[in-house]
Amino acid sequence: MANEKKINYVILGLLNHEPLTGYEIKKRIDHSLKFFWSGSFGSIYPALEALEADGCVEKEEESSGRGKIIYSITEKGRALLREWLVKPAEKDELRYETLLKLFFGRELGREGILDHIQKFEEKIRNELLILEGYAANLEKVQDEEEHKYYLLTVRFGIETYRAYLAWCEEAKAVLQKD
Amino acid sequence: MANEKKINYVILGLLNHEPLTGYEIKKRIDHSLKFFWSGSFGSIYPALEALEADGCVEKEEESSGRGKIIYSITEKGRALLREWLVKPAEKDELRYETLLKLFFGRELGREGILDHIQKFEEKIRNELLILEGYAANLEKVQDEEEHKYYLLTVRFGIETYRAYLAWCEEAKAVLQKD
DNA sequence: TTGGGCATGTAAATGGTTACATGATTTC
DNA sequence: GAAATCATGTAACCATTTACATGCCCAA
Repeated sequence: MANEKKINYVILGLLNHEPLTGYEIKKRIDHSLKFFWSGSFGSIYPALEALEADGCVEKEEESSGRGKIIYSITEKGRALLREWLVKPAEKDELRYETLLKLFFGRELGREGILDHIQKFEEKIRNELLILEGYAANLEKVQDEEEHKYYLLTVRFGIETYRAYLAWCEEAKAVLQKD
Repeated sequence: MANEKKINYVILGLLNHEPLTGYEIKKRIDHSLKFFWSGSFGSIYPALEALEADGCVEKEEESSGRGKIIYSITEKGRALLREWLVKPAEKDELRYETLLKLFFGRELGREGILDHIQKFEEKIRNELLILEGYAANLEKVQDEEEHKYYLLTVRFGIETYRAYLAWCEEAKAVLQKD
């Protein structure tokens, strides 16, 4: 029921693997999902509250220590997650400011565009290293069924980034031959 | 000056090439920028008004016919565009619901995930054909300096999509061997 | 003559981020 | 004992989309 906020499914999907605090959910998003998704505290905490009111997640307040609030998924939540999972993906969106600047590149000129490509390349190179690290780990530790799927998303990132880097070389070559 | 709405720069960038109506701007976005950017009438028309009030664009109302409003860029607008172009890109964002579902794939299972990959592959295959058509055209007609930059963005799309398709094959193979 | 594309616009809702506030705990 | 990180939360803002309203022009 309810609305279409994707953050709800992100949360349910993560909790379906293990109980987590809001803070930990944010960390999972920033590390494991970073390549293809994002989410802020400002959306996570309210969503957790709404999901709990809906009976899709349960909270358990730690009595000792810092009093962390640990959420876990309920049967109802799992059903909602499944319902969403079977539906076709409705939006695969790429929004690259770098490409926008490149498209209007004539006004900026060759040098400026080469700068943008340079920065883009560096960023991608760094992120590729991280992804390759993830992949190496996941290939080593294949103890959970989940890992197969995690690895597939990481492989997607790796192959995409390698294509980006190949394009960078091509683009630099095109621009440098006057 | 003013705000950071990217739609402003999209409009200025397009108008920097040729005068256009709001409707035509929308078409350019949906065709030429589609792969890496989007924008709706609900953002274009108000932005045009604001840009005009700011003196960044000028409008000319067609007296005959339908009374179209044709916008062109001013020197001030071009300066604003340039100012933005030199700044480093701040956000290159990819948000793929397909990958999100894939990440949580264990709950859906092999068959369901293969369906998602299948649909994704078909969509990419279609869009790749379109991009290859663009590239062929741009390679043939190299009469404007702009074309070099347009072609680079198209090449980016083509190489990315080819990597996606290669990944699809790999993913299907991984999932099909039990 | 009717349906599709051209053309302009607006109001409301959306889904989200940013920035802030607060404080506990761990680590150097 | 200072700094970094853990941890929860909220209010204000944000760019943008969606859905709607309106009407013209052209081709089959």
